[in-house]
Amino acid sequence: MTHSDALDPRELRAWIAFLAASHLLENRIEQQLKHDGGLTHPEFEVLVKLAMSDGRRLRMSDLAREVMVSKSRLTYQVTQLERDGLVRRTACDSDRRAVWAELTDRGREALEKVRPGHRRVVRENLIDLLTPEELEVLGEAFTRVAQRLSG
Amino acid sequence: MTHSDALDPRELRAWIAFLAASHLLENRIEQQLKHDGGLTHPEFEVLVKLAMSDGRRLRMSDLAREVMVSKSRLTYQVTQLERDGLVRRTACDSDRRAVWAELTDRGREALEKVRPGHRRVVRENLIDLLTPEELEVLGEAFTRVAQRLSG
DNA sequence: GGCTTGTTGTTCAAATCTGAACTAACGCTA
DNA sequence: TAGCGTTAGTTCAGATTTGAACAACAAGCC
Repeated sequence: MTHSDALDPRELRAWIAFLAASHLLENRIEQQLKHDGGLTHPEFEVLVKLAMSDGRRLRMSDLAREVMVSKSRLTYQVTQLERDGLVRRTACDSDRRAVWAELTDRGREALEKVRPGHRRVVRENLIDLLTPEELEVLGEAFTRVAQRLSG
Repeated sequence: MTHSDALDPRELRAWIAFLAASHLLENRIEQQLKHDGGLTHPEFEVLVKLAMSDGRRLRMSDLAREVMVSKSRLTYQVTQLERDGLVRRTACDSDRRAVWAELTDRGREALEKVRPGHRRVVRENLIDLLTPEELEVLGEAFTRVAQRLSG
């Protein structure tokens, strides 16, 4: 190894700040989504991914990968969303094991309803606190981190 | 407002990357802690905060604030840690409502056992992927974010 | 003292999450 | 087409989390 394990003060500061900011941001986001639309963050992420997808639908396993959630957790979340009429399950013709999760019109409406507030939270508590340079650095660095943890 | 709500491509990229990296890093950390010492991440954070504190103990409400967790959640976590002998609850003389959560020797051992692996995970998947400059930016930026969300 | 307001920590039921089965179907190979 | 290893999604039991309600105490005020 090229470094000793222990983190020096700079590294520690960055790590602590990252942890704290993540926690706080997550809490704030949960609060807004619940308040504005009765959604949890994972539910919101499911709706977003579906809205972005071709035909507003994804197969369960692809959706699980997209939102980085276990299969069983996704099953539960989609069941909840289906109960509320925001998502619909559909059979997949080409693979009879597979299931489409499809965004309904009500799901789209629910998403649009919370989105402005969500964007505002992200903007006011992260984006607008960063200079363009910092934003660039952050985007690059975390892309690298995500890549490493995916490979 | 100074900006329209929608995120431009740079902003979106940074946000998406941050979300993905957070998720993946969190999963990785959970995995290591569970594997090396049967701890969850919140449990680990509780132990760390206690270990850092004067007399290796904190009152429940202070501990909850430190780890940014709800009171009831902390009650549960500390109960689990106490069952495993890693933490001990003690009465507080100066305030009979209050409860000290105190790290036991076994708790310290458990912490030291998982810490090297934990540090390695943080290092290999975050710290060592960043240049010193990036690290500095990250520390500053997230300190700002945390400050804003705390105030 | 007696009153009021705020704090501390726990409890409880309901909601959510985890991970290990499990069923069904796929795709390949012989 | 029968067999075999893999994949998709669900189910289930147990663990954890949430949030509101509660009991006990503190702190100040009259």
